[in-house]
Formats: sequence, structure tokens, C-alpha cells
Amino acid sequence: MAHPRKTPDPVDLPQRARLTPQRLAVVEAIRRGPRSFTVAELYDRARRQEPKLGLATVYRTLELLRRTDAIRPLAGSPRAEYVRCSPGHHHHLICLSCGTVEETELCAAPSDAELRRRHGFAPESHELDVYGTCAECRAA
Amino acid sequence: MAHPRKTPDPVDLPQRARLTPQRLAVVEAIRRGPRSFTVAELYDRARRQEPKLGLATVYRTLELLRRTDAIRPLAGSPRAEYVRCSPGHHHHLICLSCGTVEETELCAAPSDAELRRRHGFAPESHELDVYGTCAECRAA
DNA sequence: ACTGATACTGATAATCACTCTCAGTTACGG
DNA sequence: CCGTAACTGAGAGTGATTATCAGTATCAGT
Ligand SMILES: [Mn+2]
Ligand SMILES: [Mn+2]
Ligand SMILES: [Zn+2]
Ligand SMILES: [Zn+2]
Repeated sequence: MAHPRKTPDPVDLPQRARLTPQRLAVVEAIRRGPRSFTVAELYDRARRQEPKLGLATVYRTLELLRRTDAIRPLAGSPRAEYVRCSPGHHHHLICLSCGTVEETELCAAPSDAELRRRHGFAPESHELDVYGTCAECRAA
Repeated sequence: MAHPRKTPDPVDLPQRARLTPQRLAVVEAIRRGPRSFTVAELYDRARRQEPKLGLATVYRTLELLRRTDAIRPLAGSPRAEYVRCSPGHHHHLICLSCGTVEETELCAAPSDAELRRRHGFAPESHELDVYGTCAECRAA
């Protein structure tokens, strides 16, 4: 049994995240780069600003950003890809031809009531990805 | 430059998939087991029927089954999990509490017309996963 | 029933994506 | 300033998946 606690509950976030040059470099590299990226690509770009940057720090920073919904792991695809995300509820349009990811606010998930009635399921969140051909690739 | 070809186009599927005892063992293990499973679990179960089965063959068979939509890699989660799927269009209700995956035919993706009008995007397919609490876990 | 082309197999090495460890460093509230 | 908890990089470690390759088995065509 663990020692009893006074503080509410052990949240596994640090009490306060520090602003370090390494984290800034990673965040900047994400801001400047394309919407979707692999960790290796990001690492390379971030190192241009912070050459001594370690790969572990990149992963640690990605985890922080994921918790604030600033990025999202890209589901489909051959694993190991992230997408920079705008705040707010949205979904992704993924081009099968060029790979670009576009955000859309269009959302038509099954209603909570329907899910509860038909399946006894209480939904909390959902993820929708649409695959197809983007405007640019359709033109070409 | 490659040698010119007479056959239509080099599809990357074999001309004809062979029915081997190893593949049967893997398929049987999937049929009999729970809807979602890891590769390691599947490997163990399939080996009870085909003890000399190699792990590589399991992966190769999973890939074949994925191409026919008989299984689907489970998006969320720490990778390395598959779900046995019924034929036909459907989506997944994933319980955050017990991890079970339930299928639903409920589907309300944005319409093709709306996607085209608002984003110039021509959808071909989509994937929807709903996270929440299943009936059983709600009861408990 | 043969048989040959080629799909398939298991063992094992190799790769990949990520995580852990730890000793030294740094940000920052007080 | 200072103290301390958070953070860092290097590199070892891990677990999952893929590649290699020499031997084997399936099955379409006879
Ligand atoms: Mn939505
Ligand atoms: Mn659907
Ligand atoms: Zn495109
Ligand atoms: Zn449940």
C-alpha cells in the first residue's frame, strides 16, 4: 500500500513545465514545418536551431504537446507520424495521392442518444479520418 | 529500366494465394479468439494447432487478411493490436474502461457533397472510432 | 498421377521506433 | 542569488516488425 496523500491526486504532469531552449526549438520546428511530419524529420529540423538536441527530448516534448492537443498522432499510415492541430474539435482529410492532411470542422458522428439506445454505449470522444483526393491533386 | 511486361500491371498481390496449414491455423486462431488481439497472443494460440509456425508467417498472414478487410489494425492504443471485423461497412465502439471493441453500423460521416463543396475534397473512405464506456462497464 | 514454376515457410539477423537510465545541468519561485 | 525539482543528452535497452535466404510444399497444367 502506498503512503496516504494530502494532495488531491497524483497527476502525472509536472507541477510546472519549464521553458527550455530545446523545447522552444522543437515547437518552432513544428510551427514552421508542414502540418504532418515524422519524428525523424522533426528531429532534423529542430537540430538546425539547437544542434545538441537529443532525440529523447524530442519525444518528451511531443508527449507534452500531445497532452495539450497541439499535435495528434496520425492514425492510419505506416506508423510514426504526427499532425500539428488547430485548437477546437475537428477532423482530418487525408489525401491518398499526396499525403497532405487538411482539417475540417465538419463532423457528423452518431448521436450520443443513438449510441446509448442501440448499444448501451456512453461515448466520450471520437476520431474521424476521411481518406480521398485533395483539391490540388484533383486538379492535376 | 525494367524489362517490358506483357501482363497488365505488376499488382503486388500474388497471382493466387495458397491454402496452407499455417494460414489455416492463424485464421482459425482468429476466428476462435476474442475480437481484438495482439500478435503475440495470436501467435501463441495458433501454435497450439501448428507448433512449428513461425512468427513471420503470422505477420504475413495478418497482412493478407488486412487486405481483405477481415481484420483491421486497432488505431488508438499503444500499437500492435488487431480487430477481427465483420464484412460490410461499420465502425468501432471502444471501451476506455475494459478495452473491448464493439461494432456498430451507425455511421454519420460528412456527406461527399459537403466535403467537395467546402474543401474540394473527393472522399473515398473513412474511419470512425468512438471512445467511451460500454454497457457492461456502465452497469458495474 | 506427375511435375515444374513459384508461392510459401521457419530461423534468425536486422531494423525501427521508442523508452529507460543516470549523472550532470538549468530554469525559476522565493 | 539559491535551492531544488525539472530537465537534458548520450547511449544502452526493449519490443515489435521486416528482411533474408535456403529449403519445402502447393497446385495448375499436362
Ligand atoms: Mn467530430
Ligand atoms: Mn462509417
Ligand atoms: Zn493531394
Ligand atoms: Zn467496457
